[in-house]
Amino acid sequence: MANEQLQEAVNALKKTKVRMTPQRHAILEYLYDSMSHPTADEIYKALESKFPNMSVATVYNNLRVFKEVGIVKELTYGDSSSRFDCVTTDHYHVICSQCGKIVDFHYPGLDEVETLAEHVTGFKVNSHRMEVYGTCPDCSNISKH
Amino acid sequence: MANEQLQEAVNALKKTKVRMTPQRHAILEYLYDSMSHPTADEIYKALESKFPNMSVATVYNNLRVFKEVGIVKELTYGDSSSRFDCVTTDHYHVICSQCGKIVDFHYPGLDEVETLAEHVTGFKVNSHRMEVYGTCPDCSNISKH
DNA sequence: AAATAAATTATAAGAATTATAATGTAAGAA
DNA sequence: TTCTTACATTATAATTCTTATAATTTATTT
Repeated sequence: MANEQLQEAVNALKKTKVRMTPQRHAILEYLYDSMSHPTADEIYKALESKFPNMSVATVYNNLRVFKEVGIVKELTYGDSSSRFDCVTTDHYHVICSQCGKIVDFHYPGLDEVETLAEHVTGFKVNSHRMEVYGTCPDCSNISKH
Repeated sequence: MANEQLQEAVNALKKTKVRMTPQRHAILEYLYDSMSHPTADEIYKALESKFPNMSVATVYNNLRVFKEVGIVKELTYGDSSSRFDCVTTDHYHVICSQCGKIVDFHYPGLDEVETLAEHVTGFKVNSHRMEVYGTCPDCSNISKH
């Protein structure tokens, strides 16, 4: 299933002027296989053995390209590294305030919030993002000791 | 009204070990008066004339303190500067993808999302954050030309 | 197979934020 | 009020994430 989505992403890219290079494919593959929310540096390190000469800039460049094409989203966290998330079905993130773990959960898109925001502010709204913060089970257990 | 909230914030700080300094008060005052979402640097520049010797570190230090006490929230935007928002009533933000303008809109807190996230992930959830993205009226008009 | 447009690499630069150490100051105690 | 001390501020340097640049390489088109 991750493979199908990867294929879809590759096809989406072929429709644009974006060329398929080994590095680019590997980054995409890593994003879809890991199903996590890696930072640029995590991706870079993960592919180091396969591409010993790859530059960090390549990772950043490609992530920007993927964002522009709309197949990944960037999750920003202040001065710490951004994380990158494949765009799949409607989901949001729960983030542990202690350890930073990110877990997906599915929830229907909040269309009514978008609509209200449009009416109230006059913006032409096209998307939204939500993060829920709390303490993960692991960190809850630790604090009990 | 901004004044009352400022007073409340000052009182909240007095209950902790946090001392009230002129710089600290000025930063708080700016946050509550401006009712915008300034960056650390904007605050720094705004208070430059009043405190010619103030250090940027002071602004950052205080914003961190305010966050810890829970009177401001940090809004993060990748590698560009964070913005800081006074915690007042339940509201979310609409952000213009073209010019970056941020506008508040009120909406009841999405408690049901938090509850669902708790059940599904086992996290102990305590807050959430949502941003809606679109194009502001100004930028919509420009693109029509 | 040659041409060209795009991608990669290596490196340097930029910007936001934090750490450090010395100095200054708020607030409670004497 | 003055003294004390723990907390704040300042100035500067360091760190970290990300982007820009220029030279080289490579994918696609002709």
